[in-house]
Amino acid sequence: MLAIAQIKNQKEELAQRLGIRGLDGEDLLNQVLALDEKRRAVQQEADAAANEMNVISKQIGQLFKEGKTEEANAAKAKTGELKEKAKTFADQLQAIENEQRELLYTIPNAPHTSVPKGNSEEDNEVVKSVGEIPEMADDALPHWELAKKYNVFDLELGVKLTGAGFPVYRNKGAKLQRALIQLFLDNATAMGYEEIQPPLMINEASGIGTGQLPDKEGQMYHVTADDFYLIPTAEVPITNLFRDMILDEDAFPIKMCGYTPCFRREAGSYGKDVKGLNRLHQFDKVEIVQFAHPDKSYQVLEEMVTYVETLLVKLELPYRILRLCGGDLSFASALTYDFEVWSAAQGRWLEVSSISNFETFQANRMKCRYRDADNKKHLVHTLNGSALALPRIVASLLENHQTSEGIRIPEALAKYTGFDLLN
RNA sequence: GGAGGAAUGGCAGAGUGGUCGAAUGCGGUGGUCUUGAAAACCAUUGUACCGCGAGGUACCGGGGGUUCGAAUCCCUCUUCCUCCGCCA
Repeated sequence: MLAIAQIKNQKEELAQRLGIRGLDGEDLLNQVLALDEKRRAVQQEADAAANEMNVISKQIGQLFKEGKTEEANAAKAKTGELKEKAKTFADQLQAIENEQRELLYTIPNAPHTSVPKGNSEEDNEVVKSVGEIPEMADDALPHWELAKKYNVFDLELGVKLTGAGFPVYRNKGAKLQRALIQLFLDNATAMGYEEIQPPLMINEASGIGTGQLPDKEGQMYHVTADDFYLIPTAEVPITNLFRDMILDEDAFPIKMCGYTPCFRREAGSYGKDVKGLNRLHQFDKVEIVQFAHPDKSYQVLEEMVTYVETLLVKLELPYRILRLCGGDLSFASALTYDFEVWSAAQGRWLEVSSISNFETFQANRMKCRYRDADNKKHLVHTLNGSALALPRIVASLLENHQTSEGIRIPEALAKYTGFDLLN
């Protein structure tokens, strides 16, 4: 959520940046500021009324102490009206604060100035494209066929156990999952990321902290008996590790990574793009998270992008990097790079990573700040990215590396699988 | 799951209705002393909001209530500890 102070100080700039999403930023921010003005006026009234009550209460106490019971009781009699007034203003203040917070919850992050305008994925900017798109034989199979052929995963069995979108990985397929996770974690920790194993369920406060709640409630599985949510990504628990924290400036950079299963309801998304591993309700992912000094966060973002590239190179997959346009940018992000790998048999690009700088948007919600050399507190910048999400990597590995003997496992990965041919 | 106890500032820990935003100790910061350091001593040291300022308001796990007045009393939720039961 945008911070009031930020809106006051940089209204023009923020309004312009919100315009990249196709929003009337000027109007939205004016609404916030108008409410804020009202809030301040009411607070002054409320504070004054509370002060009156406090003063008179102290006087009554003093009178009782001095034994002037009659005077004390006389003063008491006069408090009713004051109390009423104080309560009215306090309620008003509360109501305006709620209104303001709700308004702020509806305003997405202001995109970075480099974000292209646009309405859909058509308008995303291709920043880089690496690797040859392989020429496939006519009888090349999509990954769900290969999975059947080599017993990699079974979606029908998942339906039996749970429902659609919960795959059962088998045999070398299961080993491949484990190998990918280990490869990703080893690489991340070698880059200085601290490995975290977080809880897979989070409470409401955590959901609000990273921006999943209140608006995207329907995307998470809700365990109503205990009011917990299954995490849609490790970003949520790992970022919230630093909720309500004041960091020292020299603590930067803070780098964390973690493997978790991710649970997403994906309500309302059906059709051909859900085939195979393309879209699932449960999938595995290694996430990288950084907390950065505001002056350094875009440098950090580039560093994260460069890191994820190294993984795709090791997996020998053709990939491209997109800078998401305003219309495709997620609610909390200021700038997002998506990574896509080529799916040879489907003939399309599959998103396998999304790396974002949230600037202070999450930090403001989470109250995550740092203290500068002058002891002043500022909001930190938070960033995260998938490094990487497994299912579409598996889909792409199967399809791109298929041979008549089986699936060729790239050398860097074969060290972890213990086999270089999946057959 | 059952029975008890507890939750106070960075930490430890007082405080059971009225100058308590909160004693004291430790820690932090600044200073005195010292060639330097340590020790000792002195001062200072929570967060947020409002206000040009003086100053004001709120916060003692969360929420609600009683009262002129709540850290203190009541209700409720959460968490932690002890004991019993169950269990990977």
